[in-house]
Amino acid sequence: MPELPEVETVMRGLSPFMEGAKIVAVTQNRPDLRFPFPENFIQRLTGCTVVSLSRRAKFVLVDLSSEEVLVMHLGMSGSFRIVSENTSAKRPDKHPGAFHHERSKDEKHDHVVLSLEVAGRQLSHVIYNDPRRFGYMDLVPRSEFASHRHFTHLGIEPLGNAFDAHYLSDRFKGRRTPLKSALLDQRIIAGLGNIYVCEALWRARLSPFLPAGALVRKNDKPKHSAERLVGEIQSVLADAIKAGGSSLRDHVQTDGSMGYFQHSFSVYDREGQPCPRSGCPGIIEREIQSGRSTFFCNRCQKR
DNA sequence: ATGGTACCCTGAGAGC
DNA sequence: TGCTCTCAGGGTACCA
Repeated sequence: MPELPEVETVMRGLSPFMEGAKIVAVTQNRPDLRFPFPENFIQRLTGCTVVSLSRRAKFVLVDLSSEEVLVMHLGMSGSFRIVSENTSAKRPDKHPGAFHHERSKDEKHDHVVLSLEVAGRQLSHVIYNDPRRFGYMDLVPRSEFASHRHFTHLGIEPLGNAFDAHYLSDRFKGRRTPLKSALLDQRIIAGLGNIYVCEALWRARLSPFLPAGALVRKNDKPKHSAERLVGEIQSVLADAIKAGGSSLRDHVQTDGSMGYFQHSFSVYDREGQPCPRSGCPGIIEREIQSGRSTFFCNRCQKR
């Protein structure tokens, strides 16, 4: 599920429940996800206060009072939900005991529960659910953070200041790999995934099959503009974050779902439908590029 | 170096 | 209701 906008949305949804809260208990329901949990995972978390949350690429980062950073990757199917315990009201449990007999489908993939306490009073549980278990968690000392293997090979943030046409054309120069693959390469840009690459390329009217090296800056040649692509990547991510944020209104489901942006897809998962670009007679097609579906308009995306 | 493919794992949806 | 097939937003190991 999660590409950069979803991870950003999840992080923002978790923040109000976690920042400043104390981790009073940790439940870990299996020894591993994609990778084993780090040594003494529970002990190293319990008792810590959460200093702040942030995001790097597709990682949610939780800064802890222990000088360690809880690093969380959601893989394909990871999500969080929050259960707040209302201590004053009694539980409106109409089927007492039902929980013990039937765990919902969802619950069996609850792998980690962080129980958090704010101001010694209100308790909330942040529950990590991940059916496919492609996600993982790690604990990294803050001092080793920059040099840690999770992050050393990561490229720049597409919404950061360093991301511009100069950077992009420089990194793509001479490369014959398809533009689509190059944009998915986390070592160049960190955080883009299949959906937003397809969407950004459509917005920029560029074919996913162009060699990455064909992308040049305006001054060099006007045909395939790096400036335009940079702008469209930034705008599609910003639009998606905006839409994702709106799905968090109730602040209960921090589920990494697509928010409302899925209704705004121009090409992704729209095979066979007409191109939504005004006046374009094209049809959205799907082709496989390095094992993943690419959606594109067969008319308005320049080759 | 670079680019493809298989694979990790479970669930959803289509078609029969 | 069920079976089989394909596919899925991530990343990595391995191969030519």
